[in-house]
Amino acid sequence: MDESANLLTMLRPVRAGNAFEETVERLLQAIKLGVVPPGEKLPPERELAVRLGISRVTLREAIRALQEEGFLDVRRGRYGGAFVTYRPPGGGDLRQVVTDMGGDDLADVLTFRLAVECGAAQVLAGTRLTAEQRATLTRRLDELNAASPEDYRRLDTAFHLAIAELTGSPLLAAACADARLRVSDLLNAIPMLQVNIEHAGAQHAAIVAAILAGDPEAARRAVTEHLDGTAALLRGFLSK
Amino acid sequence: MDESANLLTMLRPVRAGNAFEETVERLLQAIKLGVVPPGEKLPPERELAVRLGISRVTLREAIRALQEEGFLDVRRGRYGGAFVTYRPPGGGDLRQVVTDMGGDDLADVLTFRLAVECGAAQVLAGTRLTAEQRATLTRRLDELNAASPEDYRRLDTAFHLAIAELTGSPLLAAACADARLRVSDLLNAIPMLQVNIEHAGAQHAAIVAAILAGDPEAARRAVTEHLDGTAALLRGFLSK
DNA sequence: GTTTATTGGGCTAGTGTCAGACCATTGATG
DNA sequence: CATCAATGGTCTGACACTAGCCCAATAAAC
Repeated sequence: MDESANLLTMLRPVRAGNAFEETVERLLQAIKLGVVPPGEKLPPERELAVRLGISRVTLREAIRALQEEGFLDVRRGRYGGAFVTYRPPGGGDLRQVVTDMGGDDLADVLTFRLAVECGAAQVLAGTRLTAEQRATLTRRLDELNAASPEDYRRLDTAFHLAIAELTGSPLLAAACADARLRVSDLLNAIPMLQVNIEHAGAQHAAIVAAILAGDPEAARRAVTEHLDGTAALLRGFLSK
Repeated sequence: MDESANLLTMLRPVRAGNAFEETVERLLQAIKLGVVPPGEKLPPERELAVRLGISRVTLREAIRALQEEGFLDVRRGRYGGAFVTYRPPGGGDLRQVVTDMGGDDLADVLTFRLAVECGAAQVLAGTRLTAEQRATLTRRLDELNAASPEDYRRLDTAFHLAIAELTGSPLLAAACADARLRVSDLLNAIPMLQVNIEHAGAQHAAIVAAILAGDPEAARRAVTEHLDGTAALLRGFLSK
Protein backbone atom coordinates (compact mmCIF):
# COMPACT_ATOMS: atom_id res chain seq x y z
CA MET A 1 0.00 0.00 0.00
CA ASP A 2 2.53 2.60 -1.11
CA GLU A 3 2.22 6.08 -2.60
CA SER A 4 0.65 4.73 -5.78
CA ALA A 5 -2.38 3.06 -4.18
CA ASN A 6 -4.52 6.08 -4.96
CA LEU A 7 -3.26 6.08 -8.53
CA LEU A 8 -4.24 2.47 -9.04
CA THR A 9 -7.74 3.24 -7.81
CA MET A 10 -8.20 6.35 -9.93
CA LEU A 11 -6.75 4.95 -13.13
CA ARG A 12 -8.78 1.77 -13.18
CA PRO A 13 -10.45 0.89 -16.51
CA VAL A 14 -13.10 3.36 -17.66
CA ARG A 15 -15.41 0.65 -18.93
CA ALA A 16 -15.99 -2.98 -18.02
CA GLY A 17 -16.49 -4.19 -21.60
CA ASN A 18 -18.21 -3.28 -24.83
CA ALA A 19 -21.83 -2.15 -24.98
CA PHE A 20 -23.08 -5.58 -25.97
CA GLU A 21 -21.39 -7.33 -23.05
CA GLU A 22 -22.49 -4.77 -20.52
CA THR A 23 -26.06 -4.94 -21.77
CA VAL A 24 -26.15 -8.73 -21.50
CA GLU A 25 -24.85 -8.41 -17.95
CA ARG A 26 -27.51 -5.90 -16.99
CA LEU A 27 -30.40 -7.83 -18.43
CA LEU A 28 -29.10 -11.02 -16.88
CA GLN A 29 -28.99 -9.29 -13.55
CA ALA A 30 -32.56 -8.02 -13.87
CA ILE A 31 -33.63 -11.56 -14.72
CA LYS A 32 -31.58 -13.45 -12.14
CA LEU A 33 -32.50 -11.06 -9.35
CA GLY A 34 -36.14 -11.47 -10.30
CA VAL A 35 -36.67 -7.77 -10.88
CA VAL A 36 -38.55 -9.00 -13.93
CA PRO A 37 -40.15 -12.19 -12.58
CA PRO A 38 -40.55 -15.43 -14.61
CA GLY A 39 -43.45 -15.17 -17.07
CA GLU A 40 -43.30 -11.38 -17.19
CA LYS A 41 -41.83 -9.54 -20.15
CA LEU A 42 -39.17 -6.90 -20.51
CA PRO A 43 -40.23 -3.41 -21.62
CA PRO A 44 -40.51 -2.97 -25.42
CA GLU A 45 -37.19 -2.79 -27.25
CA ARG A 46 -37.58 0.83 -28.27
CA GLU A 47 -38.28 1.96 -24.71
CA LEU A 48 -35.66 -0.30 -23.15
CA ALA A 49 -32.96 0.90 -25.54
CA VAL A 50 -33.61 4.49 -24.44
CA ARG A 51 -33.56 3.58 -20.75
CA LEU A 52 -30.28 1.69 -21.09
CA GLY A 53 -28.79 4.46 -23.23
CA ILE A 54 -27.88 2.16 -26.13
CA SER A 55 -29.07 1.63 -29.68
CA ARG A 56 -31.82 -0.79 -30.50
CA VAL A 57 -29.42 -2.85 -32.60
CA THR A 58 -27.11 -3.50 -29.66
CA LEU A 59 -30.04 -4.22 -27.37
CA ARG A 60 -31.44 -6.75 -29.82
CA GLU A 61 -28.10 -8.54 -30.03
CA ALA A 62 -28.08 -8.84 -26.25
CA ILE A 63 -31.67 -10.10 -26.18
CA ARG A 64 -30.91 -12.63 -28.91
CA ALA A 65 -27.93 -13.91 -26.92
CA LEU A 66 -30.10 -14.36 -23.83
CA GLN A 67 -32.76 -16.05 -25.92
CA GLU A 68 -30.23 -18.54 -27.28
CA GLU A 69 -29.07 -19.22 -23.72
CA GLY A 70 -32.66 -19.97 -22.75
CA PHE A 71 -33.32 -17.04 -20.44
CA LEU A 72 -35.91 -15.35 -22.64
CA ASP A 73 -38.73 -16.31 -24.99
CA VAL A 74 -39.21 -13.63 -27.65
CA ARG A 75 -42.61 -13.30 -29.33
CA ARG A 76 -43.51 -10.96 -32.17
CA GLY A 77 -46.64 -8.94 -32.80
CA ARG A 78 -48.87 -6.86 -30.61
CA TYR A 79 -48.83 -8.08 -26.99
CA GLY A 80 -45.56 -9.81 -27.84
CA GLY A 81 -42.23 -9.08 -26.20
CA ALA A 82 -39.29 -10.75 -24.49
CA PHE A 83 -40.72 -13.02 -21.79
CA VAL A 84 -38.57 -14.28 -18.90
CA THR A 85 -38.35 -18.08 -18.86
CA TYR A 86 -35.45 -18.40 -16.43
CA ARG A 87 -36.15 -19.93 -13.05
CA PRO A 88 -33.49 -19.89 -10.32
CA PRO A 89 -31.74 -23.28 -10.19
CA GLY A 90 -32.13 -25.44 -7.10
CA GLY A 91 -28.44 -25.57 -6.31
CA GLY A 92 -25.31 -25.91 -8.38
CA ASP A 93 -21.68 -26.33 -7.52
CA LEU A 94 -20.70 -23.39 -5.33
CA ARG A 95 -16.99 -23.82 -6.00
CA GLN A 96 -17.66 -23.71 -9.71
CA VAL A 97 -19.62 -20.48 -9.30
CA VAL A 98 -16.78 -18.94 -7.31
CA THR A 99 -14.32 -20.01 -9.99
CA ASP A 100 -16.54 -18.53 -12.68
CA MET A 101 -16.70 -15.13 -11.00
CA GLY A 102 -14.60 -12.87 -13.19
CA GLY A 103 -11.55 -11.37 -11.51
CA ASP A 104 -13.66 -10.30 -8.54
CA ASP A 105 -12.43 -11.89 -5.39
CA LEU A 106 -15.00 -13.46 -3.07
CA ALA A 107 -13.73 -11.41 -0.13
CA ASP A 108 -13.93 -8.24 -2.21
CA VAL A 109 -17.58 -8.83 -3.07
CA LEU A 110 -18.60 -9.69 0.48
CA THR A 111 -16.73 -6.69 1.92
CA PHE A 112 -18.26 -4.35 -0.59
CA ARG A 113 -21.76 -5.61 0.10
CA LEU A 114 -21.30 -5.35 3.86
CA ALA A 115 -20.11 -1.76 3.59
CA VAL A 116 -22.77 -0.39 1.27
CA GLU A 117 -25.72 -2.18 2.84
CA CYS A 118 -24.69 -1.15 6.34
CA GLY A 119 -24.22 2.37 5.11
CA ALA A 120 -27.65 2.41 3.51
CA ALA A 121 -29.41 1.05 6.60
CA GLN A 122 -27.60 3.50 8.85
CA VAL A 123 -28.51 6.44 6.64
CA LEU A 124 -32.12 5.38 6.40
CA ALA A 125 -32.39 4.96 10.16
CA GLY A 126 -31.05 8.48 10.57
CA THR A 127 -33.75 9.93 8.32
CA ARG A 128 -37.20 11.11 9.35
CA LEU A 129 -39.39 8.73 7.39
CA THR A 130 -42.79 9.56 5.95
CA ALA A 131 -45.75 7.31 6.69
CA GLU A 132 -45.58 6.06 3.12
CA GLN A 133 -41.91 5.11 3.40
CA ARG A 134 -42.58 3.23 6.63
CA ALA A 135 -45.46 1.44 4.95
CA THR A 136 -43.31 0.44 1.97
CA LEU A 137 -40.63 -0.97 4.23
CA THR A 138 -43.01 -3.03 6.35
CA ARG A 139 -44.89 -4.20 3.26
CA ARG A 140 -41.68 -5.51 1.73
CA LEU A 141 -40.89 -7.32 4.98
CA ASP A 142 -44.37 -8.86 5.16
CA GLU A 143 -44.21 -9.98 1.54
CA LEU A 144 -40.87 -11.64 2.21
CA ASN A 145 -42.15 -13.43 5.31
CA ALA A 146 -45.13 -14.73 3.37
CA ALA A 147 -43.02 -15.86 0.40
CA SER A 148 -43.18 -19.31 -1.10
CA PRO A 149 -39.78 -20.99 -1.54
CA GLU A 150 -39.60 -20.18 -5.22
CA ASP A 151 -40.30 -16.49 -4.60
CA TYR A 152 -38.06 -16.19 -1.57
CA ARG A 153 -34.82 -15.09 -3.19
CA ARG A 154 -36.59 -12.58 -5.40
CA LEU A 155 -38.46 -10.95 -2.54
CA ASP A 156 -35.35 -11.04 -0.37
CA THR A 157 -33.58 -9.03 -3.06
CA ALA A 158 -36.51 -6.64 -3.29
CA PHE A 159 -36.42 -6.13 0.48
CA HIS A 160 -32.71 -5.37 0.60
CA LEU A 161 -32.92 -3.06 -2.39
CA ALA A 162 -35.90 -1.24 -0.92
CA ILE A 163 -33.76 -0.12 2.02
CA ALA A 164 -31.26 1.48 -0.34
CA GLU A 165 -33.93 2.99 -2.57
CA LEU A 166 -35.81 4.52 0.36
CA THR A 167 -32.75 6.63 1.19
CA GLY A 168 -33.66 8.60 -1.92
CA SER A 169 -30.11 8.34 -3.27
CA PRO A 170 -29.97 6.80 -6.75
CA LEU A 171 -26.19 6.46 -6.44
CA LEU A 172 -26.52 4.46 -3.25
CA ALA A 173 -29.33 2.35 -4.69
CA ALA A 174 -27.19 1.53 -7.72
CA ALA A 175 -24.26 0.55 -5.51
CA CYS A 176 -26.44 -1.79 -3.44
CA ALA A 177 -27.98 -3.32 -6.55
CA ASP A 178 -24.49 -3.89 -7.87
CA ALA A 179 -23.40 -5.54 -4.63
CA ARG A 180 -26.47 -7.74 -4.52
CA LEU A 181 -26.15 -9.09 -8.00
CA ARG A 182 -22.51 -9.93 -7.40
CA VAL A 183 -23.55 -12.32 -4.63
CA SER A 184 -26.75 -13.57 -6.23
CA ASP A 185 -25.13 -16.42 -8.14
CA LEU A 186 -23.44 -17.50 -4.95
CA LEU A 187 -26.68 -17.47 -2.97
CA ASN A 188 -28.49 -19.42 -5.65
CA ALA A 189 -25.85 -22.14 -5.42
CA ILE A 190 -26.52 -22.97 -1.78
CA PRO A 191 -29.66 -24.73 -0.53
CA MET A 192 -32.30 -22.79 1.37
CA LEU A 193 -32.67 -24.47 4.75
CA GLN A 194 -35.63 -23.77 6.98
CA VAL A 195 -33.33 -22.91 9.87
CA ASN A 196 -31.51 -20.30 7.83
CA ILE A 197 -34.74 -18.75 6.62
CA GLU A 198 -35.98 -18.45 10.18
CA HIS A 199 -32.72 -16.88 11.29
CA ALA A 200 -32.84 -14.46 8.38
CA GLY A 201 -36.47 -13.62 9.18
CA ALA A 202 -35.58 -12.60 12.72
CA GLN A 203 -32.66 -10.53 11.45
CA HIS A 204 -34.80 -8.82 8.81
CA ALA A 205 -37.30 -7.93 11.49
CA ALA A 206 -34.53 -6.51 13.66
CA ILE A 207 -33.28 -4.38 10.77
CA VAL A 208 -36.72 -2.95 10.09
CA ALA A 209 -37.36 -2.35 13.79
CA ALA A 210 -34.09 -0.42 14.12
CA ILE A 211 -34.80 1.67 11.05
CA LEU A 212 -38.35 2.48 12.15
CA ALA A 213 -37.07 3.34 15.62
CA GLY A 214 -34.58 5.76 14.06
CA ASP A 215 -31.60 4.01 15.64
CA PRO A 216 -28.62 4.04 13.22
CA GLU A 217 -26.39 2.10 15.61
CA ALA A 218 -28.86 -0.74 15.96
CA ALA A 219 -29.55 -0.75 12.22
CA ARG A 220 -25.87 -1.02 11.44
CA ARG A 221 -25.44 -3.81 13.95
CA ALA A 222 -28.46 -5.74 12.66
CA VAL A 223 -27.32 -5.56 9.03
CA THR A 224 -23.78 -6.54 9.98
CA GLU A 225 -25.07 -9.54 11.87
CA HIS A 226 -27.33 -10.56 9.00
CA LEU A 227 -24.68 -10.30 6.30
CA ASP A 228 -21.98 -11.89 8.45
CA GLY A 229 -24.37 -14.81 8.83
CA THR A 230 -24.76 -15.12 5.06
CA ALA A 231 -21.01 -14.82 4.55
CA ALA A 232 -20.34 -17.51 7.14
CA LEU A 233 -22.89 -19.75 5.44
CA LEU A 234 -21.13 -19.32 2.11
CA ARG A 235 -17.71 -19.95 3.58
CA GLY A 236 -19.09 -23.01 5.34
CA PHE A 237 -20.35 -24.54 2.10
CA LEU A 238 -17.08 -23.70 0.40
CA SER A 239 -14.92 -25.45 2.98
CA LYS A 240 -17.00 -28.63 3.07
CA MET B 1 -41.84 4.21 -4.56
CA ASP B 2 -44.11 1.69 -6.30
CA GLU B 3 -43.51 -1.78 -7.66
CA SER B 4 -41.27 -0.49 -10.41
CA ALA B 5 -38.65 1.15 -8.18
CA ASN B 6 -36.39 -1.87 -8.55
CA LEU B 7 -36.85 -1.79 -12.29
CA LEU B 8 -35.78 1.83 -12.50
CA THR B 9 -32.64 1.01 -10.56
CA MET B 10 -31.73 -2.05 -12.61
CA LEU B 11 -32.46 -0.61 -16.01
CA ARG B 12 -30.47 2.57 -15.58
CA PRO B 13 -28.12 3.49 -18.47
CA VAL B 14 -25.31 1.00 -19.04
CA ARG B 15 -22.74 3.71 -19.69
CA ALA B 16 -22.41 7.31 -18.58
CA GLY B 17 -21.18 8.60 -21.96
CA ASN B 18 -18.83 7.71 -24.78
CA ALA B 19 -15.26 6.56 -24.17
CA PHE B 20 -13.85 10.02 -24.82
CA GLU B 21 -16.13 11.73 -22.30
CA GLU B 22 -15.57 9.15 -19.62
CA THR B 23 -11.82 9.35 -20.08
CA VAL B 24 -11.83 13.14 -19.74
CA GLU B 25 -13.85 12.76 -16.55
CA ARG B 26 -11.43 10.25 -15.09
CA LEU B 27 -8.31 12.23 -15.86
CA LEU B 28 -9.93 15.38 -14.57
CA GLN B 29 -10.72 13.60 -11.35
CA ALA B 30 -7.16 12.34 -10.93
CA ILE B 31 -5.97 15.90 -11.48
CA LYS B 32 -8.53 17.73 -9.35
CA LEU B 33 -8.19 15.30 -6.46
CA GLY B 34 -4.44 15.76 -6.61
CA VAL B 35 -3.75 12.06 -7.14
CA VAL B 36 -1.30 13.36 -9.72
CA PRO B 37 -0.05 16.55 -8.02
CA PRO B 38 0.72 19.81 -9.87
CA GLY B 39 4.08 19.63 -11.69
CA GLU B 40 4.00 15.85 -11.88
CA LYS B 41 3.21 14.05 -15.12
CA LEU B 42 0.71 11.39 -16.06
CA PRO B 43 2.03 7.93 -16.95
CA PRO B 44 3.12 7.55 -20.62
CA GLU B 45 0.26 7.36 -23.11
CA ARG B 46 0.87 3.75 -24.05
CA GLU B 47 0.82 2.59 -20.44
CA LEU B 48 -2.10 4.81 -19.44
CA ALA B 49 -4.23 3.61 -22.35
CA VAL B 50 -3.78 0.02 -21.18
CA ARG B 51 -4.61 0.89 -17.57
CA LEU B 52 -7.77 2.74 -18.58
CA GLY B 53 -8.76 0.00 -21.00
CA ILE B 54 -9.06 2.32 -24.01
CA SER B 55 -7.15 2.90 -27.23
CA ARG B 56 -4.31 5.35 -27.43
CA VAL B 57 -6.25 7.41 -29.97
CA THR B 58 -9.13 7.99 -27.58
CA LEU B 59 -6.77 8.72 -24.70
CA ARG B 60 -4.92 11.29 -26.79
CA GLU B 61 -8.17 13.06 -27.66
CA ALA B 62 -8.95 13.32 -23.96
CA ILE B 63 -5.47 14.61 -23.14
CA ARG B 64 -5.68 17.18 -25.92
CA ALA B 65 -9.03 18.41 -24.58
CA LEU B 66 -7.56 18.82 -21.10
CA GLN B 67 -4.54 20.56 -22.58
CA GLU B 68 -6.75 23.05 -24.40
CA GLU B 69 -8.64 23.66 -21.15
CA GLY B 70 -5.33 24.43 -19.44
CA PHE B 71 -5.13 21.47 -17.09
CA LEU B 72 -2.12 19.85 -18.72
CA ASP B 73 1.10 20.86 -20.42
CA VAL B 74 2.16 18.25 -22.95
CA ARG B 75 5.84 17.99 -23.90
CA ARG B 76 7.38 15.70 -26.48
CA GLY B 77 10.62 13.75 -26.49
CA ARG B 78 12.34 11.65 -23.91
CA TYR B 79 11.53 12.84 -20.36
CA GLY B 80 8.48 14.52 -21.85
CA GLY B 81 4.88 13.71 -20.96
CA ALA B 82 1.62 15.31 -19.87
CA PHE B 83 2.41 17.56 -16.91
CA VAL B 84 -0.28 18.73 -14.52
CA THR B 85 -0.56 22.54 -14.47
CA TYR B 86 -3.89 22.78 -12.68
CA ARG B 87 -3.93 24.22 -9.19
CA PRO B 88 -7.07 24.10 -7.06
CA PRO B 89 -8.87 27.48 -7.23
CA GLY B 90 -9.06 29.58 -4.10
CA GLY B 91 -12.83 29.63 -4.02
CA GLY B 92 -15.48 30.05 -6.67
CA ASP B 93 -19.22 30.43 -6.58
CA LEU B 94 -20.60 27.45 -4.70
CA ARG B 95 -24.08 27.89 -6.13
CA GLN B 96 -22.63 27.87 -9.61
CA VAL B 97 -20.80 24.64 -8.86
CA VAL B 98 -24.01 23.05 -7.57
CA THR B 99 -25.84 24.18 -10.70
CA ASP B 100 -23.08 22.77 -12.87
CA MET B 101 -23.29 19.33 -11.29
CA GLY B 102 -24.84 17.16 -13.96
CA GLY B 103 -28.16 15.54 -13.00
CA ASP B 104 -26.72 14.47 -9.66
CA ASP B 105 -28.62 15.95 -6.81
CA LEU B 106 -26.63 17.46 -3.95
CA ALA B 107 -28.49 15.32 -1.41
CA ASP B 108 -27.83 12.22 -3.48
CA VAL B 109 -24.09 12.82 -3.51
CA LEU B 110 -23.85 13.59 0.20
CA THR B 111 -25.98 10.57 1.13
CA PHE B 112 -23.93 8.29 -1.06
CA ARG B 113 -20.67 9.51 0.41
CA LEU B 114 -21.92 9.17 3.97
CA ALA B 115 -23.03 5.58 3.37
CA VAL B 116 -19.91 4.27 1.63
CA GLU B 117 -17.38 6.02 3.85
CA CYS B 118 -19.14 4.91 7.01
CA GLY B 119 -19.32 1.42 5.62
CA ALA B 120 -15.62 1.40 4.80
CA ALA B 121 -14.58 2.67 8.23
CA GLN B 122 -16.82 0.19 9.96
CA VAL B 123 -15.45 -2.71 7.93
CA LEU B 124 -11.87 -1.66 8.50
CA ALA B 125 -12.44 -1.32 12.25
CA GLY B 126 -13.83 -4.85 12.26
CA THR B 127 -10.71 -6.26 10.61
CA ARG B 128 -7.56 -7.49 12.32
CA LEU B 129 -5.00 -5.06 10.96
CA THR B 130 -1.37 -5.85 10.25
CA ALA B 131 1.35 -3.63 11.67
CA GLU B 132 1.95 -2.30 8.18
CA GLN B 133 -1.69 -1.33 7.70
CA ARG B 134 -1.73 0.46 11.02
CA ALA B 135 1.44 2.29 10.06
CA THR B 136 -0.02 3.36 6.70
CA LEU B 137 -3.12 4.73 8.37
CA THR B 138 -1.28 6.73 11.01
CA ARG B 139 1.23 7.97 8.42
CA ARG B 140 -1.56 9.32 6.27
CA LEU B 141 -3.05 11.05 9.31
CA ASP B 142 0.31 12.57 10.27
CA GLU B 143 0.93 13.79 6.73
CA LEU B 144 -2.48 15.44 6.71
CA ASN B 145 -1.91 17.13 10.05
CA ALA B 146 1.41 18.50 8.84
CA ALA B 147 -0.01 19.69 5.52
CA SER B 148 0.48 23.18 4.16
CA PRO B 149 -2.76 24.89 3.07
CA GLU B 150 -2.15 24.17 -0.61
CA ASP B 151 -1.60 20.48 0.05
CA TYR B 152 -4.44 20.10 2.54
CA ARG B 153 -7.26 19.04 0.22
CA ARG B 154 -5.04 16.59 -1.64
CA LEU B 155 -3.83 14.89 1.53
CA ASP B 156 -7.33 14.93 2.98
CA THR B 157 -8.46 12.99 -0.08
CA ALA B 158 -5.53 10.60 0.28
CA PHE B 159 -6.43 10.00 3.93
CA HIS B 160 -10.09 9.25 3.24
CA LEU B 161 -9.22 7.00 0.30
CA ALA B 162 -6.62 5.14 2.34
CA ILE B 163 -9.33 3.95 4.72
CA ALA B 164 -11.26 2.42 1.85
CA GLU B 165 -8.18 0.95 0.20
CA LEU B 166 -6.98 -0.65 3.43
CA THR B 167 -10.14 -2.77 3.53
CA GLY B 168 -8.57 -4.66 0.64
CA SER B 169 -11.75 -4.37 -1.43
CA PRO B 170 -11.15 -2.73 -4.82
CA LEU B 171 -14.92 -2.40 -5.33
CA LEU B 172 -15.27 -0.47 -2.09
CA ALA B 173 -12.22 1.66 -2.85
CA ALA B 174 -13.66 2.56 -6.24
CA ALA B 175 -17.00 3.49 -4.68
CA CYS B 176 -15.33 5.79 -2.15
CA ALA B 177 -13.16 7.38 -4.82
CA ASP B 178 -16.29 7.98 -6.84
CA ALA B 179 -18.06 9.56 -3.87
CA ARG B 180 -15.09 11.74 -3.06
CA LEU B 181 -14.67 13.18 -6.49
CA ARG B 182 -18.34 14.01 -6.65
CA VAL B 183 -17.94 16.34 -3.68
CA SER B 184 -14.48 17.63 -4.55
CA ASP B 185 -15.66 20.53 -6.69
CA LEU B 186 -17.99 21.53 -3.89
CA LEU B 187 -15.24 21.44 -1.27
CA ASN B 188 -12.91 23.47 -3.46
CA ALA B 189 -15.54 26.18 -3.71
CA ILE B 190 -15.67 26.91 0.02
CA PRO B 191 -12.89 28.65 1.95
CA MET B 192 -10.69 26.64 4.33
CA LEU B 193 -11.07 28.23 7.74
CA GLN B 194 -8.64 27.47 10.55
CA VAL B 195 -11.55 26.53 12.86
CA ASN B 196 -12.86 23.98 10.40
CA ILE B 197 -9.43 22.45 9.87
CA GLU B 198 -9.00 22.07 13.61
CA HIS B 199 -12.43 20.46 13.94
CA ALA B 200 -11.66 18.13 11.07
CA GLY B 201 -8.30 17.27 12.61
CA ALA B 202 -9.91 16.15 15.85
CA GLN B 203 -12.47 14.11 13.93
CA HIS B 204 -9.81 12.47 11.77
CA ALA B 205 -7.94 11.52 14.93
CA ALA B 206 -11.12 10.05 16.41
CA ILE B 207 -11.71 7.99 13.26
CA VAL B 208 -8.18 6.57 13.31
CA ALA B 209 -8.38 5.88 17.02
CA ALA B 210 -11.64 3.96 16.61
CA ILE B 211 -10.28 1.92 13.71
CA LEU B 212 -7.04 1.08 15.52
CA ALA B 213 -9.04 0.15 18.62
CA GLY B 214 -11.12 -2.23 16.50
CA ASP B 215 -14.38 -0.52 17.44
CA PRO B 216 -16.77 -0.47 14.45
CA GLU B 217 -19.45 1.41 16.35
CA ALA B 218 -17.14 4.23 17.28
CA ALA B 219 -15.65 4.33 13.78
CA ARG B 220 -19.07 4.63 12.23
CA ARG B 221 -20.04 7.36 14.67
CA ALA B 222 -16.83 9.31 14.10
CA VAL B 223 -17.15 9.23 10.31
CA THR B 224 -20.82 10.19 10.50
CA GLU B 225 -19.98 13.16 12.70
CA HIS B 226 -17.15 14.22 10.40
CA LEU B 227 -19.17 14.03 7.20
CA ASP B 228 -22.25 15.57 8.76
CA GLY B 229 -20.03 18.48 9.70
CA THR B 230 -18.84 18.88 6.14
CA ALA B 231 -22.39 18.61 4.81
CA ALA B 232 -23.60 21.23 7.28
CA LEU B 233 -20.75 23.50 6.22
CA LEU B 234 -21.75 23.17 2.59
CA ARG B 235 -25.41 23.79 3.30
CA GLY B 236 -24.46 26.78 5.39
CA PHE B 237 -22.52 28.40 2.57
CA LEU B 238 -25.35 27.61 0.16
CA SER B 239 -28.02 29.29 2.25
CA LYS B 240 -26.02 32.47 2.86
C1' DG C 1 -63.38 -11.61 -41.37
C1' DT C 2 -61.19 -6.97 -41.45
C1' DT C 3 -58.92 -3.47 -39.24
C1' DT C 4 -55.57 -1.59 -36.40
C1' DA C 5 -52.27 -0.68 -32.86
C1' DT C 6 -48.26 -2.60 -31.00
C1' DT C 7 -44.48 -5.14 -31.15
C1' DG C 8 -40.21 -7.58 -32.97
C1' DG C 9 -37.08 -8.00 -37.42
C1' DG C 10 -34.02 -6.03 -40.72
C1' DC C 11 -31.46 -2.58 -43.49
C1' DT C 12 -28.31 1.44 -44.44
C1' DA C 13 -25.36 5.31 -44.06
C1' DG C 14 -22.54 7.67 -40.87
C1' DT C 15 -19.67 8.04 -36.74
C1' DG C 16 -16.86 6.18 -32.76
C1' DT C 17 -13.27 3.21 -31.33
C1' DC C 18 -9.69 -0.01 -31.84
C1' DA C 19 -4.91 -2.30 -32.67
C1' DG C 20 -0.80 -1.75 -34.64
C1' DA C 21 2.65 0.29 -37.23
C1' DC C 22 5.66 4.08 -38.23
C1' DC C 23 7.40 9.09 -37.76
C1' DA C 24 9.19 13.25 -35.05
C1' DT C 25 11.14 15.27 -31.08
C1' DT C 26 13.77 15.61 -27.12
C1' DG C 27 17.45 15.46 -23.61
C1' DA C 28 20.77 12.54 -21.35
C1' DT C 29 24.93 10.02 -22.28
C1' DG C 30 29.24 8.88 -24.23
C1' DC D 1 28.85 16.32 -31.59
C1' DA D 2 26.69 11.85 -32.53
C1' DT D 3 23.89 8.31 -30.54
C1' DC D 4 20.09 6.41 -28.35
C1' DA D 5 16.10 5.50 -25.58
C1' DA D 6 11.78 7.26 -24.25
C1' DT D 7 8.16 9.77 -25.38
C1' DG D 8 4.40 12.27 -28.02
C1' DG D 9 2.35 12.64 -33.07
C1' DT D 10 0.14 10.53 -37.09
C1' DC D 11 -1.86 7.27 -40.26
C1' DT D 12 -4.63 3.14 -41.83
C1' DG D 13 -7.81 -0.65 -42.14
C1' DA D 14 -11.11 -3.08 -39.49
C1' DC D 15 -14.92 -3.48 -36.46
C1' DA D 16 -18.56 -1.63 -33.03
C1' DC D 17 -22.22 1.31 -32.32
C1' DT D 18 -25.71 4.58 -33.53
C1' DA D 19 -30.00 6.92 -35.51
C1' DG D 20 -33.60 6.48 -38.37
C1' DC D 21 -36.43 4.24 -41.40
C1' DC D 22 -39.52 0.65 -43.17
C1' DC D 23 -41.22 -4.33 -43.11
C1' DA D 24 -43.56 -8.44 -40.86
C1' DA D 25 -46.24 -10.61 -37.48
C1' DT D 26 -49.64 -10.84 -34.10
C1' DA D 27 -53.87 -10.58 -31.28
C1' DA D 28 -57.41 -7.61 -29.61
C1' DA D 29 -61.37 -4.89 -31.17
C1' DC D 30 -64.82 -4.17 -34.26
